[in-house]
Amino acid sequence: MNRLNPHISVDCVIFGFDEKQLKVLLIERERLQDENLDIPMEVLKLPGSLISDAEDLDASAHRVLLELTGLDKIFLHQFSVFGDPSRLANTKHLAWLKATSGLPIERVVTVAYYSLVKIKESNPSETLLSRAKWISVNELPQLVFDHNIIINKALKTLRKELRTEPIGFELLPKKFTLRQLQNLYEVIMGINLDNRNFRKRVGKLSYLAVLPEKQKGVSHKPAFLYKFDKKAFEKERKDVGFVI
Amino acid sequence: MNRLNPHISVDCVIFGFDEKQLKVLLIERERLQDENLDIPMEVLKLPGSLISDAEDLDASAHRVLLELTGLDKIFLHQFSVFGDPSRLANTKHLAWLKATSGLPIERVVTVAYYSLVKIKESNPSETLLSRAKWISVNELPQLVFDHNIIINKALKTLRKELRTEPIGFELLPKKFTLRQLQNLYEVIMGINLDNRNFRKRVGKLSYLAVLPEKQKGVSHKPAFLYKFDKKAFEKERKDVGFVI
DNA sequence: ATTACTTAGCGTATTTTATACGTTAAGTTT
DNA sequence: AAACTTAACGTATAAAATACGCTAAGTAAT
Repeated sequence: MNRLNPHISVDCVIFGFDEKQLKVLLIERERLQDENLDIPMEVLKLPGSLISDAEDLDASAHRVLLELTGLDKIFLHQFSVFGDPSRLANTKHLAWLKATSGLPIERVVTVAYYSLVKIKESNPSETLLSRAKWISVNELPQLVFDHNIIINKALKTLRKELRTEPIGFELLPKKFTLRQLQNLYEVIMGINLDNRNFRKRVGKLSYLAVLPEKQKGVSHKPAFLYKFDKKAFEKERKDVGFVI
Repeated sequence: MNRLNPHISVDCVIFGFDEKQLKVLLIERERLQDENLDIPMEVLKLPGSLISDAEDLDASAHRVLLELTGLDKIFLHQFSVFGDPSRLANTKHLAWLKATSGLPIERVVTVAYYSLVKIKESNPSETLLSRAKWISVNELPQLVFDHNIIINKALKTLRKELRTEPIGFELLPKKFTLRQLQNLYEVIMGINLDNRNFRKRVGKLSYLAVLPEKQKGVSHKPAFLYKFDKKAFEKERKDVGFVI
């Protein structure tokens, strides 16, 4: 009843932000028992899995994420499906996929999710951590199958969503400084923001709440810490006109 | 080699705008030969199809659309995947699906597309037209399976996209008046726009070109016709800041 | 031909929001 | 106490959005 469905998979693009760079969590492929495949072990892939028969897609993605990051209730958005019949055409990688799954793989349509995690607060299990790596989106090597394409689309989606949704907070610690928030936007969007105007702007947001606490352990004037007030955001959200 | 893949389907939410209302193109289910199913014939569904084995997802959706509307190069966006294991749980509808496809259906994950067509310029084939109906999104009956849910999500997506992408034009005739454009936004977004400010706003858009032609056959002052200049749009598109 | 009616189309004044840039304050390190 | 670094506030200007008044150009009715 809990068989794997060999036709449909989920893949997760897990983004993290380490104050300087936007990163993606990738894993090394598993080593097989009778390893005689002609693929270097360093080949990286997105965390993903075939879905199981009775499992909802979102549930599959959450499962993959829980296994990999130890995080439970996490930001996770389905953003695209990849179903090109030749997406698994690479014969070496395909041989490996067949070997690991033990299933007669023909065509796999994969549902892609992207996820935003607070790197420092995530807590991957030991075993997986050893095979998982945070790689900067600017330094991605060639990955298995169409995983580079999937990440590119995830990035595009993230940038687009970041314009209209308050999701940047998902990548920062619960308590953060305005400078961290600004850096995040600058890095992900690839722009420069005037610090003074940025503060004025976010200062007006009802859902960005100052805490009675300051940054600690920095060798300069410590900044106040802020948090994202989700409830305030949901109240305030009003649809204002449109843009052609 | 061109077998149907019984695990994956595409469904298309085809939007049209008739100057007053936003509509969706739905079709009556096919009548079967040995018809003894306990389902009224009036039950409507989204145009869709199982994909065939060697076919890309986008290609499948285009195929469905071509068959139904006679339109070839058309606006078509993948917007979501629906894979709840119980989405086909309605036993009557499922029996009918099994009968029409002749396949042992177990679980079908469907990839949903939305499409924008110019109602008056579309040209459905005769046979299909007899089974196809434009239904206002405000007057949708209960459809098969989870098709109401799919349409709701398509609508949400359309409204969101309409804020940032110049896609409204896809729903209007090639030549349209500013009033038509305004009505379109008012109806789809459910808002009222000040006619004078609307004109000022769109008047600044480089990609909205006046034609040396006026409306004909109206019993009042005829308005100038406009067209959407796609090339101008692509040139002008510049990324302007962001919104948290 | 005049009047009524309807929608097109232009304009101006005001408020709100975004941009550009100067300056002081509060910490740490030497 | 001086040098250094980042936080934090402010003001002047430009651009964009909003609110609202009015005239123009056509058709239809009298």
